[in-house]
Amino acid sequence: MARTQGSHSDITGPRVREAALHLFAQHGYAAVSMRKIAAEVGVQAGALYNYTPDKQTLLFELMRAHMEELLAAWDARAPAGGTAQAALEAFTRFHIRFNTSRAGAVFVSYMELRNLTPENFNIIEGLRRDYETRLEAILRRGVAEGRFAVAEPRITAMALIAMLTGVNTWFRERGRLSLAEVEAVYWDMVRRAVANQG
Amino acid sequence: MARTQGSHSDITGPRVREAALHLFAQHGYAAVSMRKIAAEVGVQAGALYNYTPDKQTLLFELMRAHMEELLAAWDARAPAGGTAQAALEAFTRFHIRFNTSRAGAVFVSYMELRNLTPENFNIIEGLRRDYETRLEAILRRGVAEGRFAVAEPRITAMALIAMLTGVNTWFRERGRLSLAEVEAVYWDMVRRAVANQG
DNA sequence: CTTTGATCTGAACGGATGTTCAGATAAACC
DNA sequence: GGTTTATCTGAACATCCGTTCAGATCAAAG
Repeated sequence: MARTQGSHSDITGPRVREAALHLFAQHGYAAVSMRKIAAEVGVQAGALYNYTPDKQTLLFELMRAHMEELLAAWDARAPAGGTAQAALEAFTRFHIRFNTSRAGAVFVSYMELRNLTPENFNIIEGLRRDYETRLEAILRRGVAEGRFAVAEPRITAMALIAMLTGVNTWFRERGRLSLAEVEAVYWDMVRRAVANQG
Repeated sequence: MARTQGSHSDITGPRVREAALHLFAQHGYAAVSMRKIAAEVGVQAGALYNYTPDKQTLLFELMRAHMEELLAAWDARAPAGGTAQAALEAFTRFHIRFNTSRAGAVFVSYMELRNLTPENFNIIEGLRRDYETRLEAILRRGVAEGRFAVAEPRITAMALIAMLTGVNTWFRERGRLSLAEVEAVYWDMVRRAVANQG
């Protein structure tokens, strides 16, 4: 046998990435073989190499795509004018909503950093820093406006992102709290954590 | 060759666990072979099986030991009397100090959960819940005392722990901030995030 | 309908994997 | 000093790994 019925790169390509993301998130990069990814797609292992030069690049491209979509989505949604307080609320709600909607990619992008080559690691790490810097800028603006009391904007940005990303470890659709309620709980904490009068 | 000079289980046993923890933290459980652990200890792979029945148990025992030491250390340090506010400050500072002093074990205990068998996973997850419950109890006490405004103590506990554990991703000894300064920054955020008047 | 190019199979490569075990040697004990 | 026991080696087992590639087959173009 060889080329199979209905085979088309526009279909198989995305399915390879979906299968890889799903399996990497569930079992980890090192524990997932190319043969397992291929099996999930319904193809032989060799066929995957029409879509990626190697396993490492497959992982890296998944992470890069996720980080770039994260940045692009925030840049598209970030309020143009308004107070730093309003921007911080927007960021908080955006981060929770975006990350819970892509739990697999978020998980992989954090857990599999050590499985990247040094070059690839640096690229992903740079994108992560870009994202943190977006929040840091909001905090600095709030301090300048006299509304926030934040002695260490960089560290506070990382702390808040860690807190918000933690939602992914317990949140489940159809749980006790809706996403809107979760957003409210976390925004309440974020707001108070950086507020001037406490 | 066979038994080597100076060989003794009291020495080799701890070295096996140290090497495994170190390598698991650096490269991940699945990416570390028994032969690599053995090489780090300076022994052949077969010798490891004098110290663990299998690789899975080696991972599990590292995680269990870490979680039990964490709980024991907090229970030994937790203030007996005093306000909830004082207990929360003690918890905050304890968590940062303990976790930064054992970054490898913390990392492994979080990252390698998916590589545990279901039974082992449930045990570690139970210990994690125990720890979260310690913080949750402090928050509930603060609410009862009228000092904290926390609508969701369980979720807030998880959020605060996620934020505090995040210190490990960036903190380095001999960095710009001392551990005491880091503690102060985080305690400032925690205090305000749960405070009544904000 | 024929040709061309994209897509996939199936087999193969060398090497790494976790685990077992008989046998060898050093340490501990009498 | 002799015996016992703990500790380790070295080889072996079947299985899996990422990757390559010639050849087969289907889809698309003319």
